[in-house]
Amino acid sequence: MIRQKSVKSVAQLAIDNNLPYPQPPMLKFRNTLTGRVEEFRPMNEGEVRMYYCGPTVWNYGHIGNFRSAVAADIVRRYLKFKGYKVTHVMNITDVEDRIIAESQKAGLSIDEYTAKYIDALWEDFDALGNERPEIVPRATRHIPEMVTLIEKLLASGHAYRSDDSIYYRIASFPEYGKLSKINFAGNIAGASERVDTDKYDKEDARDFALWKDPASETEPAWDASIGRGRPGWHIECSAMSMKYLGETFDIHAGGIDLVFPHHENEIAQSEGATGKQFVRYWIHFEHLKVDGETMSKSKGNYYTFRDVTAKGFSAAAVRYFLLSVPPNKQLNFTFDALAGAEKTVASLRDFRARLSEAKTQPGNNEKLAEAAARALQDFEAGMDDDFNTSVALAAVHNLSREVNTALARKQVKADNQRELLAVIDRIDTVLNIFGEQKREMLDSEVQSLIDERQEARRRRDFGRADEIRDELASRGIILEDTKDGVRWKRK
RNA sequence: GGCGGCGUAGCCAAGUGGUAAGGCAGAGGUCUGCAAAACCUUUAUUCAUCGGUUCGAUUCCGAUCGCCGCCUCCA
Repeated sequence: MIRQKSVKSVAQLAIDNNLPYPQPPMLKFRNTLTGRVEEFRPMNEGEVRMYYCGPTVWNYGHIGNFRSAVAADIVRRYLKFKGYKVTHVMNITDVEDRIIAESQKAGLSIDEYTAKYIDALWEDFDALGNERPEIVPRATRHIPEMVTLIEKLLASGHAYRSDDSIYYRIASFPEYGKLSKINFAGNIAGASERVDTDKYDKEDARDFALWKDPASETEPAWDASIGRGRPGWHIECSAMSMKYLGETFDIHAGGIDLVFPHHENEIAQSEGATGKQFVRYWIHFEHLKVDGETMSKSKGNYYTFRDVTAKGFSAAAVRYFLLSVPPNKQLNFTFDALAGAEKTVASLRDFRARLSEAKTQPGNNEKLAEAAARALQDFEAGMDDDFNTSVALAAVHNLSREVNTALARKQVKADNQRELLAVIDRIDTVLNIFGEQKREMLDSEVQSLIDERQEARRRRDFGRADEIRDELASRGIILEDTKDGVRWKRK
């Protein structure tokens, strides 16, 4: 009990001090729009509509992309944990400058070019244990919705034509900048040299493209009432999010780099067109660094998810590592830390397996019943506090230690076993790190070797016993001798 | 140049105005035929540096150094 310094949950404090139990524990998180940590109250009771700015499928996703994707998955899973019905929309940007350039270079249509990376995206998504969002709209399949939105903006004076392209008139939207809180007066001086203001014929350098005139005959373009062209990046998210979630919805999430200009522009477009608040809560995920530095190809520290698993790390370890720090904190990726995550995940899974396999006697050990309840409370208190996954994981580790001790002392009763597994599985609906709980059968040859080894041990023929243990180890089967007999597991 | 975030043990890190969660690695131990696993003990008088406020600061303020992000359709 010396280690009993775990962070007490609000609920536990209430119980300890005989205060009314706070009903129910309320989820709070930082809303970029207000800059404050706020209690989350969805528009419709019991229901959350959220949008996450998904990937641009011009290449394989890197570990930074997937940190965001895992963070979004944690958010959606935790909302479900809290009892909300979640409608989660994640767009796929499949038309954009790089895609056009790369597909033309390869002599492929946009669809042909992006198909490979969309398939890869889902493979990586599944490997990382992310749930698939309810709706995954593709930009190229929503051109008419974008055109309609642009028509509205043109009609209301929020957009204008110039050189066959259409731009958003930022001067028409006085609230522009309310999300990013950018001070336009102050930053022009130093940054202006980086902006090529002469490149386009815009009323204001800040105005951005809604609809682009194709540069050449061969460039992919769509015929529309507003002219032949292709959509700007920002308009797709406004059009698709409002189509599936309504003109005002609860949560919009994405990487922190999207705050400006992407999300700022989405607000301008959407609120300009509807006159209503677009999004009530904005959540932004911080970036991943590698070895303390920006991840970039030129620094040689750029890794796709596939690069990492190709080095022998499991997807589960990557997921654990990516979610081990609250999503609004920068996280430093190192292979040492990933190796640590690998071991941590293995030991947590082993813990659950041992608990599940334990042969228990009927009854209920009160201390363990309390430990189970406390773990769940601490987990929830951590997650409620701006998705503090570090605190939530500490609750899991504390439980693991306590229960491991009890298992070794045979203090886990049948009721405890059932309840503890239920708690772990409930927590894992959010974390999804414990993995599949299937127990495979050993083939008969391996089983007979294990039997032979037990017989050898009884004869105290340890030479033969160790020989068999080494042989099985070379086949990837690890043996553990316990008081209840031999336990085996995959390497 | 403007704006924002961060610097906590070998590594990844949480956190708070009252004396440092958790994981990995390391050391010692229990258990074991030996292992493995698990558990126990141990590992930051200290939270980049220097000042200030305070009874008290890692936590607030200021300065300095370093890192990261945005200000260019990059998660």
